[in-house]
Amino acid sequence: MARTDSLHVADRLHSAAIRLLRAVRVADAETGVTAPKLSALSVLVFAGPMSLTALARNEQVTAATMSKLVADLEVEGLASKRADPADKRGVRVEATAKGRAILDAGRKRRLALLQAKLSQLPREQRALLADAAELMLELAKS
Amino acid sequence: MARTDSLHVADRLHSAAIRLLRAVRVADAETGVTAPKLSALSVLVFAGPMSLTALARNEQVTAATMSKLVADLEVEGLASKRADPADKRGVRVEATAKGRAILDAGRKRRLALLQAKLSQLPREQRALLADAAELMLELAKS
DNA sequence: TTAGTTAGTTAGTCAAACTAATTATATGGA
DNA sequence: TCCATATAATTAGTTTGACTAACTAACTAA
Repeated sequence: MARTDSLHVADRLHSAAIRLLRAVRVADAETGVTAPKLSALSVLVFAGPMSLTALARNEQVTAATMSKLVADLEVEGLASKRADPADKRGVRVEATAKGRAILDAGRKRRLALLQAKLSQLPREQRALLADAAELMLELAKS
Repeated sequence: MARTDSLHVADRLHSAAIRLLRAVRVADAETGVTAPKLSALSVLVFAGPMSLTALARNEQVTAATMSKLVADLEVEGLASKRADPADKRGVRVEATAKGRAILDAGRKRRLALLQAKLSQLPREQRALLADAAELMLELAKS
């Protein structure tokens, strides 16, 4: 199985993604905000307010799943919803000031483990991972 | 934020891992074997029989979690357990022939989405992802 | 020998995902 | 215009995979 064989690469990437997430999951307990919620919040902060459906599509989950995630974020005061004036069925979800603040702290705490390891790598390897991450994000699109 | 800044790279890798796994998750339903089980099975096939504790460590989950995963695999006929002759507390978990067969079919089906996209990339980019995957697996090790 | 450790299991809880069903609103065609 | 269909969001119920805590059994060392 050649190193660049598609199935092999797919397999290793798959394993790598699973293990990487497991490795950083230990930071979840401290933050009080779980990975899926932080990820959704991150989209709201960086891409701006959007409908629940758009957010669900962006995060690649069903509307039902996102509805619950957003409800939780709302209870925690990290996001808010308001009626879409142009479509009474719709809501606009946006991050609150608290949400923005928590995002940064949360991200940092969550990623500290990863970052600590990354910072020990030579710059070229970090650059390689940065390029790979962008490629992976492309691959994950639809 | 420089492209090779550790926090930035950590953030993008984190997002990439989340979205990549969500993207391939749609294949779960077809295979009948979920990602964590397939991942554990994969370890058993490629690294050989091992104790439950060793498997849990390898997969970075608690022994309790692995105990349940292995129990499920056993019910599905994909793995088997037998007493460790040298330590009556221990068990040796190993993949069955059916497990090996399922692994390959399952992996292929699960990874088909990824692989289809990967095969369209130029070889250099696949090589980059292959290198990145190995780095990520290293990073994930405690 | 007995105290402490290790291997594994079981019970109970939780988050996050899904599907199916429900409600409300929009919209396009006869 | 009005009805059928489509879309937005929610709710209910289920499943999976993760955890901790508590337990039994077996090993090990002081």
